[in-house]
Amino acid sequence: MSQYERTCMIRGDGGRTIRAVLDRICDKWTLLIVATLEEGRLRFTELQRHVPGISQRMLTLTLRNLERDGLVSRTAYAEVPPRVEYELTPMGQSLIPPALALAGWAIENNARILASRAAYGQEAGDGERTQG
Amino acid sequence: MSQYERTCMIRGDGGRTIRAVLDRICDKWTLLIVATLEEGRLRFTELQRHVPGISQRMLTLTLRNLERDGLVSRTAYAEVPPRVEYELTPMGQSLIPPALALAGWAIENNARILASRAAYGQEAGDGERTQG
DNA sequence: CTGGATCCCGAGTGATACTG
DNA sequence: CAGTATCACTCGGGATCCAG
Repeated sequence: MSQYERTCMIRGDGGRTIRAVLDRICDKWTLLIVATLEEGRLRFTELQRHVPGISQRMLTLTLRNLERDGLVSRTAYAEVPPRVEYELTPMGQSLIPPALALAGWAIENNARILASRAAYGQEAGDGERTQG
Repeated sequence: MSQYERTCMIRGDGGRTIRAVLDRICDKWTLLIVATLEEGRLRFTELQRHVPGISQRMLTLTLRNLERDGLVSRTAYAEVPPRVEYELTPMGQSLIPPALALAGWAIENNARILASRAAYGQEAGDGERTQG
């Protein structure tokens, strides 16, 4: 694949493609829920326990969006008390590998980014940023 | 790599790892700018032309963050009129492959997601969602 | 147990005007 | 040309309360 074709995959028609993914996975909880559900089918409360810090409201909203987009399937059992189970669809599972690629990049580069961030603006001297 | 290790890469310490990346790339313009800069070193105005719809303000802000994180290098030439060039650092370039993995996923699944979204809530009948 | 409804706040973003 | 400053607005997301 040429570099031109590669950047086109991202830049595409003005970036609509990449923005489509980002709009879907970039909220605060989606990827965490998907990763959690890869471990297996879980109930609402179980999910809430496995994703520390998520509120009831956000868990509901995120699951609804995932269900709506076909990444997660929801099964409600007509019981008392209610029981609802969530699991990844095949399409949901297919999101894991690219997500892992990102996570791997994060692990490899996070320290360097933090270092760069700490150093930014600290370069005392005559110029604050690179001079050509 | 076992499934447990895989999900741990994402879920990690409560998801801090994956959130670190997302916080960095999930804004509206970062990935588009990175992809555009992969084509080569560009000036401010050139970048603005290559990224349709971005405002001067957001281009500046996004570039500052990328520079601060060490993903983009900025070179200012002491000329009149001013000339400033931006290019990816090696770390910035290393973000392209995982970004492409995501873009590829988007291309492959976007149609299915839109279909699922269109169908959601339209399943007329006795139950609105899956019954167990 | 599984949510829905409501209120509120801050972050991200766009528009616009100004500057060295 | 390459920014900076300010305002206004939207929207994600947390807290809280209510319901089947």
